[in-house]
Amino acid sequence: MSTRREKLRQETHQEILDTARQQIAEEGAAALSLRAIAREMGMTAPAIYRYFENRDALVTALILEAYASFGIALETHTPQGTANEDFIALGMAYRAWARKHPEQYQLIFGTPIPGYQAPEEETIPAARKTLLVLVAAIEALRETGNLNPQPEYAQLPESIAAAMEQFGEIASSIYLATLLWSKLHGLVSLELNNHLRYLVGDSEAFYKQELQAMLRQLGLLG
Amino acid sequence: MSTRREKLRQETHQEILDTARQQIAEEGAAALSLRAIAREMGMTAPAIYRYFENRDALVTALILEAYASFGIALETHTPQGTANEDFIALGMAYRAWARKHPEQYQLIFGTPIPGYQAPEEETIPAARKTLLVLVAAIEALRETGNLNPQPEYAQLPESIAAAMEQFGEIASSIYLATLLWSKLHGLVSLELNNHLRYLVGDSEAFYKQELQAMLRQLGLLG
DNA sequence: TGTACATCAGTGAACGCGCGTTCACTGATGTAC
DNA sequence: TGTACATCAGTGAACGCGCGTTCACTGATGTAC
Repeated sequence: MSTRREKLRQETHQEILDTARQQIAEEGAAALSLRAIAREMGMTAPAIYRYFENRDALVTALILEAYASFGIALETHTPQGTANEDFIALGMAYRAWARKHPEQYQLIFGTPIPGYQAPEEETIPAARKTLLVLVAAIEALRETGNLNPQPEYAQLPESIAAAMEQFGEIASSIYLATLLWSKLHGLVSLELNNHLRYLVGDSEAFYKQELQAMLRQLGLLG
Repeated sequence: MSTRREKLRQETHQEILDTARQQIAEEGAAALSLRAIAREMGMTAPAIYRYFENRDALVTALILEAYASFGIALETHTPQGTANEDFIALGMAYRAWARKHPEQYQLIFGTPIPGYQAPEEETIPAARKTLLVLVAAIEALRETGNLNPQPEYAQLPESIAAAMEQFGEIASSIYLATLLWSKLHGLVSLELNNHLRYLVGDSEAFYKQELQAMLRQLGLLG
């Protein structure tokens, strides 16, 4: 068991990812470069090929890492209060992570890297796992009786209902979570791209306001 | 009056923009290259400098053109029915344009080009002008009495109310238009990045459903 | 209508740059006996 | 504990590539008289 070499290898692997993440944060996802990473690490570029098959594999690893980091942030920063309080906290955690890691957010929600095509078989499960945190928040509202059984999602169009069947019992929560997701993403994405600032002035107050409205729309305000 | 030379110049100017747009559509915004444009046009790269100061100036022109094209699409494809019908049509036009020109949509709503920084003094008025189409739709709902005077936007947080003052009488409509915008953008952006397909199956039905819900939320369903 | 001059769109060569990737190699780390 | 061999992280040189931008130029278009 070559623990020493393996440990170093593990560390270098992580250092490559960390350096790449830092570089993305500074220069944008589209500027990612193996040579620049190696330079920053005091290595030569070919050494990276000991750790990643090619540039695209590294990008994929970064995307998966971003999903994981995002998911953990959403779970962790949601304090255990009432379901309503947790809902608001979750929404705020969503925005906070996106603002702290705008380039990683863009990495997940855009395809800004020339020539790169995400491998869906890896990327979709990661996305779904992140969505589950939102689903859990909806389920929590439901369990505390704070979820308004609105007719809108009780009688969906045929084509959507069919697709939702795969999710079984939690289909309705998945549906609401998707709505919630699109709402949060819309607000956050506009804010990150500076489209809100000149309209509403205080983006945070605007966002909070809309979180409350969403909660009111979903059920009861706590 | 050198009409002949000027006409050719005008045509070439437009051809550069057209070729750039086409290239963005094929390879993504981040892959934009002056040399590739010139190659496609059967020119040499330095010739482009007769028309644009540098690459960034060309990108800015493309962004402004995208805003204009988007705005025109929203205005034009909104038939003159009832205010409610027009509202739905506007929403559908929004999605249709984004799906037809995903890279241009990304150009407006992301910053995927390495090293490029948008000049806000040109870009913000263009964005605002596009928003005005949404504002007009809200105003139309208001005029036909189909706008629900909800307390939510009657009593806004101080910080937001202050920022909205600059818009005078239509402040309330701007506010609602911003909400509408974030809703449409959230749905469309998720769809363009393939986040919806595996969740709701039929993105179009989902979108329509949500347009109706938004309309219901804003006022009366026609 | 014809000639001399001015304008200016586009050329071709060159600059310095950084990129992803390959390859044969070195030398430290780890393994077997 | 010591020696012979295997593994494998990292090097350095090289590949072919495309990029934005500059510069002195050519030659067609336009202008003045």
